[in-house]
Amino acid sequence: MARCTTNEAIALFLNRLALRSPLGEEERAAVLNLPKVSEIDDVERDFVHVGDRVNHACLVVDGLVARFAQIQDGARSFVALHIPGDMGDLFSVVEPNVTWALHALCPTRILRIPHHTLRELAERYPALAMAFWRDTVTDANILAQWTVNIGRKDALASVAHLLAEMAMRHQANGLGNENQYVFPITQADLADAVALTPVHLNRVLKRLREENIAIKEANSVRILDFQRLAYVAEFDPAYLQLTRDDRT
Amino acid sequence: MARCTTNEAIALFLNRLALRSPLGEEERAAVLNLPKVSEIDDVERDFVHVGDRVNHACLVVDGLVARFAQIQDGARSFVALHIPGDMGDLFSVVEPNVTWALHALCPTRILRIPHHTLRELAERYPALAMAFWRDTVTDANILAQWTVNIGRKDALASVAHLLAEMAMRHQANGLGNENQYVFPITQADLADAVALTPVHLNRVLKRLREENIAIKEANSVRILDFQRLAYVAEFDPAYLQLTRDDRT
DNA sequence: CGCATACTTGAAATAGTTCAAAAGACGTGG
DNA sequence: CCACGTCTTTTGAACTATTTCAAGTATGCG
Repeated sequence: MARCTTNEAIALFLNRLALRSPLGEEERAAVLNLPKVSEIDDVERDFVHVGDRVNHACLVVDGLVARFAQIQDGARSFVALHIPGDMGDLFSVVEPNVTWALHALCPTRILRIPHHTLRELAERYPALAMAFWRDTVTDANILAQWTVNIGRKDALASVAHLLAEMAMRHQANGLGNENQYVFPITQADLADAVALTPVHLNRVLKRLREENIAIKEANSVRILDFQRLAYVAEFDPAYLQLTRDDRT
Repeated sequence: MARCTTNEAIALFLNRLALRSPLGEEERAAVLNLPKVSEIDDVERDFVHVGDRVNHACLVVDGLVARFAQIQDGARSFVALHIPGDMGDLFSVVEPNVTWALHALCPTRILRIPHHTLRELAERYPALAMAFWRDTVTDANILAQWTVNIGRKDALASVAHLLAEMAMRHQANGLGNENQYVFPITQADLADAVALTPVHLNRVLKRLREENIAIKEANSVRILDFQRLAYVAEFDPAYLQLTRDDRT
């Protein structure tokens, strides 16, 4: 992804909202003119800690962010991955006490949006309040799917599902296409997203590669056969809510 | 739980909201006077199906409800359990297309609240809009914890965690105390909530029983040693957000 | 009393983990 | 631009938590 400006980043976020929520001109303009946004060009690895109390939400501009929990024996478990255009902790507007840490998985640029500006937008424009709420519901939906993958599918299906999901999400956010996307994540981190060991994840990736289904490279994923990937993953994109519903 | 009236049920829901969100007298009255609520005394087993489009949310009055996905080989995976006082699909107000089915795990009574009345409340009272949003964020938080349990903890810790969580949630909803609560779920269903096989779940329950930690009976759970239960589960109730935060 | 549903137990099989070590990639500084 | 250290990926072999299959015992209900 070419580096983008602050305004372009906010436009990405607006696109994400507008993908799922009907927004008028006024609301769009209000989002694009968000005041007091501060940019951090290369955020530290761990930039939101459990126990913190935050007063801003983070919009990923460039890079990759994980939300995760740390277990006592040192094991980690990811509960979300956020790509450019995602405001991974938008929910913190209503729940500022941090129970899940945020972690940059590669050099990552973010925008910090103060909660009070988001809250003001929500109060002034009910359509935006709904859009924000819907955005967090979508994230919860993705998490529910992760639970299913981790709990009831075998390792191959689980990994395949994540690769397919990330392909669709990149496409939806206007990044890459369904067959190739930037994904600068190590195998160790990827393992924490599907709750496998790095060793086993490596073997699964090898199998996907050898069967010409998908190739995970250092900084990207190339999907050679999306149909077969979706088949082994039992992937149905409905849960991503990629189409807007204006009937409400 | 003694059977309660429609009004008492709505009061339970209001309590749940008020536990986490600051609400004024006006907002409380507005919730208690929700119009056009319809009651279903003994809902059918599967009462919300994938692919449906719903125009009401379901408040559990009595009984137990699971949200779940069905995998191709027939396996199921629960992504939420809802007890009396929970409005399990409140999120459907912003996302009426059903991607997760609802299932009554025992004779269950629900209240159906039309989306448009909830939407009207949210537009009229921003504090309620925030409270609704926050309620769904809490559910997402619980789901995130499930993901961690299923993905990175062993079976004993996973089951212990669920029993501890349900104890706290019952207490928070004003049902039972932290050492005993009504939980009319079969072992097969419980297995789907922690992503284990019924056989293995049975062995884990046996172990918890034999070590005098907790006993799962047909319709209830008795916790003999909450401390030890919490210890083996690595249970920290922070993610349940059981204290209100009025600083926002 | 008999049938259905739920629970319990045993033994064998296996998917995924653990431990260990080698091979490759990558930047940095001499 | 080569040598070195670090981080990441890859592979092998032994191990184990959980599953699978199968059968038996309770429990409840008409």
